[in-house]
Amino acid sequence: MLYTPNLQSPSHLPVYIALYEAIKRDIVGGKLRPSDRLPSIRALAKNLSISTTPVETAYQQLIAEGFMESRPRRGFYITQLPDSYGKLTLNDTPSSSLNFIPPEDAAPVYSYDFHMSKNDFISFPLRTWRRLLNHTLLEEYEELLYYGDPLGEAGLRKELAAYLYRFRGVVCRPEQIVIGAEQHLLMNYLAITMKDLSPGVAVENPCYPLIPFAFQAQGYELFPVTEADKGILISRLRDTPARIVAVSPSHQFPGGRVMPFHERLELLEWAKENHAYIIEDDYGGEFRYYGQPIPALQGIDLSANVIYVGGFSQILAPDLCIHYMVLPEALLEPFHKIRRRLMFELSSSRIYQRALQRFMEQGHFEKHVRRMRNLYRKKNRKLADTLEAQFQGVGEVINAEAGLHLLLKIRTPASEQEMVDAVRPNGIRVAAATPFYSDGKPHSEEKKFIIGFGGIDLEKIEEGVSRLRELWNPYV
Amino acid sequence: MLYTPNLQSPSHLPVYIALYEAIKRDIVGGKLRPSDRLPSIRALAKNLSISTTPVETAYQQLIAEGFMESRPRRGFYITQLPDSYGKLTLNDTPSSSLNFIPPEDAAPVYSYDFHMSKNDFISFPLRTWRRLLNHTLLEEYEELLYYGDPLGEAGLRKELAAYLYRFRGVVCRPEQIVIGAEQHLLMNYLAITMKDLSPGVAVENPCYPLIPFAFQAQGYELFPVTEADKGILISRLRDTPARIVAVSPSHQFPGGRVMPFHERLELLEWAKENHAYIIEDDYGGEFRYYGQPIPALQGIDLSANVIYVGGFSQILAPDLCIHYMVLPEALLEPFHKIRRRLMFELSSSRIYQRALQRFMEQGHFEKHVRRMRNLYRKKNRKLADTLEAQFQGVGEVINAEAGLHLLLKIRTPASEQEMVDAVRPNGIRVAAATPFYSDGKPHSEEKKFIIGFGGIDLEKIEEGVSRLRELWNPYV
DNA sequence: ATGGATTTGTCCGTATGTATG
DNA sequence: TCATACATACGGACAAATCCA
Repeated sequence: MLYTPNLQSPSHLPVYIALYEAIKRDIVGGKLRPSDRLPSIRALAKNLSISTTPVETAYQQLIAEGFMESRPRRGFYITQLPDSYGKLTLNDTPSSSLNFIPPEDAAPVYSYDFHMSKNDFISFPLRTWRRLLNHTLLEEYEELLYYGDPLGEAGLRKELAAYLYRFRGVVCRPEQIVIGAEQHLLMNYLAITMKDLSPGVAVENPCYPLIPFAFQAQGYELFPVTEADKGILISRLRDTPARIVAVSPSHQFPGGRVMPFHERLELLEWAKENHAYIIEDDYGGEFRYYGQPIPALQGIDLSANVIYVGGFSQILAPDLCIHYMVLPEALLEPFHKIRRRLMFELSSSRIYQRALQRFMEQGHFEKHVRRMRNLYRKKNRKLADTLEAQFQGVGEVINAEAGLHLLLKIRTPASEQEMVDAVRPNGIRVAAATPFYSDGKPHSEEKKFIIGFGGIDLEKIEEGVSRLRELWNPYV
Repeated sequence: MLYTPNLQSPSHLPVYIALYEAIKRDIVGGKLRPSDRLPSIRALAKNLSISTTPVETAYQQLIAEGFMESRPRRGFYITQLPDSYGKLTLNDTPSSSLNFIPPEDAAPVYSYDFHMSKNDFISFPLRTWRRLLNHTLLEEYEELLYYGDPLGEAGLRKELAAYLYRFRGVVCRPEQIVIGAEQHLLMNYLAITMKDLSPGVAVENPCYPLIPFAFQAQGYELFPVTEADKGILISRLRDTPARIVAVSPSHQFPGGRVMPFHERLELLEWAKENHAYIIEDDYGGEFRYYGQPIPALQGIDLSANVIYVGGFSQILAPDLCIHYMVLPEALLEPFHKIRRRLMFELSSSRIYQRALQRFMEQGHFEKHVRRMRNLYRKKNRKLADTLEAQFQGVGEVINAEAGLHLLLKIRTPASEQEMVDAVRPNGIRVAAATPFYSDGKPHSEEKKFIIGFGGIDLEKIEEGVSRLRELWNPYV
């Protein structure tokens, strides 16, 4: 018998959206199972007495978000959900001077740009965003032009709390969320707030150094407690006087390692035993492509003190300038004392915040997250497969299961920088990884490269990798 | 055949009203029956040789009154006639002004809000701003969604440099300007940059403590070097080990004192002699209402090291989240070292920055500055005059020549807070000034209040002051 | 097995209410 | 007021896949 989605609401909603929702419900609810075939566009349209267009549009939407796939001229089929529904989105930008590419530098336009922090803005929902922005500007500008809550708009924080729970397993009240324009800004306030709690901060090595450096600038000593691409050694952690540890369990930088669950538990145990604090940078948290989604540290054990840090730069656009941290209850009072004294002021546009709130309320955000994850998953797979094939025997791809870049390991006496420079004139951009290792041995035979796939077209990946392989032929 | 309403009267009536009447007639008369479909807007417009707008307006009118309904993207259909037909027409809608009830959440509305940092957004150039924003969003979003120069958009910095020179006498290259979302953010980076230059910061007392606190949080000691509402004593400055002094010469907070020219020269002399640095917070610099404009310290003597600090919150709107500092040449290298290490990232929306750049390029900004200065001048004069008159003999207005607030001095044994609280229930908001004096003597007979005029309507000032005077009668 | 008919995903031109400039 | 762009819906053309006499 023909499957027919249950379009309950006659509703003012556009038909294709109602359809999309109904089918999604049936997929998530299990009524439609992997590899089930959906009715053909025409059949369903006829059944529902509508034209084919809304059906087609709804199907396309579901395909973009990874719920189903099209087999041309054969039908539409439900996909295997690679991870449980609704558990992943994107995280915060690998922010920083690393990200900005000055105009002169961008001049020799890269034909194959494997920069690690380029995002794919082809799918940026510009029209929706513009509509919401204009609507906000017209309807609420009088109110929103004034100063607002320095912690961020209450409405946005509420949406954010709900989202973080659903997608990242973060458990918090909106009151625990602090919104700010930039990660350093938030981390600086945090460092000031925690000054009496610890003389230093335990950090990963290598790591993305923004958080460590923010704390160092406030006078904290840094204690590296990991070996390259290995897990945290709790014993080594115990040897330091640090009562704060900063980690990025979703996607360790730059290796891409995902902290396994048991290690998370150990870390939380350490924190509880020592009344210590964990700063969880959820960089790459939303972009996990394979395997079970691992919930954020923050939500695993609420009796441990975890500060969860994230933002919208990577998942939506850096232009929003909206980042956030989730404070544990224990830090709320101290933080508010500090922020009042330092006259902490709002730093993210209220109009943007309100538009983003609407964007989330209306479900655009979750759709976008799924769409982007799906897109990046494809790119990630293509890149990993192509690299494996092309560099068989001489190189190795490691930890390509999350984030917007992967690591390519090559044994060669040549220097990383030399090899990076060699391909640049040919329009290929890749980056050396060793500079991020504080004990980096640049003379080791084992060289590592950061290959990003966010900004490059899916179709250009194979070609780009082939060119890279050719150009590196002399070195391997 | 296409239904066409009978527009008999060539008439003086607006087309859309004639149309509305004609269609209504046909509905009431039974020519159009329930669930009949009306011609599409374009079809009817073409048929009548008019534009679509009147047709649409007429349709909307009829929808609002329940005669027909819109089925999005399908057409307009006649509804069942509301049974109350004949009781409701467009024209006997009750006058809204009598029945209008303000929304609940506007509850703690102040009838007379003398808050010091409220701005007047009545003259905010919303249409222009929206146009520029939309234009930027449409034309340049691809470029601007991505990370940009952490120092701020080059184009905006260029415009800003030109503006600062013309309006404030600040002499700088665009490369000396750093743009950020929030003052604390910039001041924190500055404090880190200058850490080796001075063990402490000389500050005014009283002052707006944002900058001092930002430095204190970085471990600097604070040395107050002024007496209430007096000038800086260079001798006292010399007694401190501080090689940095933070001042707000345009409008000393909260007293409103403007630093006279000779004092500026002395201060610059001190800085040169001691290779010291002056942080010039030009808070309120644009709002000087009487006398010769005094140029910013920064431009008076380029051989002294002055960091000029400003922003767009007051002059345009806090929502922009765009602040800036102008670094002296000597600090450029050290600053860039720090910002690279700390991974200083852009924190103000590029789209906003670009829109603001256009706003300045097209001359809107200077017009706006002049318009606002003019408006605030009127308010300032009215407030000062009224206060002088009403509080004759018991109070005194001081330094009402700049900024968005003035100071009212009253001799009374009552506490400032008590008096502030006494008027609040009556819808009047003023603030106590003593909390800003680090050596504040709350028990002195001389009480000071901060009376802002930015957010209150010009017409309500007299009334508000009168109410204030009455309510404070018991205290003076 | 086969060739024509049917089904199917895809693509496109058009219509129409709505938003924006 | 007018013109344009956008979101949504309709219906048909096309070619590949599938089905059937």
